[in-house]
Amino acid sequence: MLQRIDLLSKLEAQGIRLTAQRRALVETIQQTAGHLDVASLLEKARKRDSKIDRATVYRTIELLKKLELIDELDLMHLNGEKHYYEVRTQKDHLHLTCFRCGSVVEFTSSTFERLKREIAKENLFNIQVIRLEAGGLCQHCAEKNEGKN
Amino acid sequence: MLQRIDLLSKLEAQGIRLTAQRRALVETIQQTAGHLDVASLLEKARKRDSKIDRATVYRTIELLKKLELIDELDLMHLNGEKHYYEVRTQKDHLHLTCFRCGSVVEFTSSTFERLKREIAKENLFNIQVIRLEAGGLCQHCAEKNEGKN
DNA sequence: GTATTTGCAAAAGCTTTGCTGCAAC
DNA sequence: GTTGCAGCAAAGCTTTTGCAAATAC
Repeated sequence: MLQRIDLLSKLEAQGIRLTAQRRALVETIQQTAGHLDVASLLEKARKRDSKIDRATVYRTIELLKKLELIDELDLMHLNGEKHYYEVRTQKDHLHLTCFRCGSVVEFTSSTFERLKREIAKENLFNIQVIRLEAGGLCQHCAEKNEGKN
Repeated sequence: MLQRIDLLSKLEAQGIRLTAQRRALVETIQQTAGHLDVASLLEKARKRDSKIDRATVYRTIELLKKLELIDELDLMHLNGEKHYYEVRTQKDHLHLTCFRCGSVVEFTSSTFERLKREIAKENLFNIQVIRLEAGGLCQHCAEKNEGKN
């Protein structure tokens, strides 16, 4: 499993104090393994504090994105235009979304790391966020996919 | 410059007949160098046929996406949640968006091609669409960026 | 007491859809 | 005369915003 950063300690290291609601949101994000959309995050966080509002969720996500502690994904817009969020990992990784079954596979690769170094060096570009997503058919669905799209 | 496919001949090769409006839209997309959002595409296409409706634009884009003739981009949501479209190129490429000046640099790399082969082989994943976007600071803006975010 | 956050509701932005009439083959 | 497309308007989904009340320091 990919090593995810610890949000609370990073926030503390930056001297950022959290309100109770934001702490509940951060803890919910930290403790969720997969890819969270706003509606799911709100629902889960409300189990800790039923008063949390959608606007607070968006505002907290904005903060965490700005601090580069979470990443925003589209997952190929498989389920509409909403975004998904995940805790940053030590190594960047890419997401493979199956258009048929909706499964998402994560994948780290030294080639990806090399590509990032090339981007920085050849384009003299200072990467803050990088997002590599692919859509297609996972192995299982490709096998079932004889003749039919 | 990256070699873009020819939409009309690909469509013809697939036996797809276009209405006059769809042809106008396809030609507009083909002739536009950069990254088109729906509003810009509509505006440009209306110079050919002022009756074109937004719904027709969306329906035509949907068709071209399904046929894998155009790609959809987010460009790091620099200007809201809208999508951008571009004609498929012979080689996939990645997009570097500068958060400060909004410039978009495209970049092909044999390392990216290698990465795609690894994805297919190591994950047994059949890639239909791949999208690699990065956000950060371009060289010019990074240099101006002493001390300020 | 000042600054920041919350709650609520409304608005905004972009995309999709229903349906009627129209055009193509 | 079936089938698919266009036109229009409304609805849909997600995200953002304005502002008054509440909270934190």
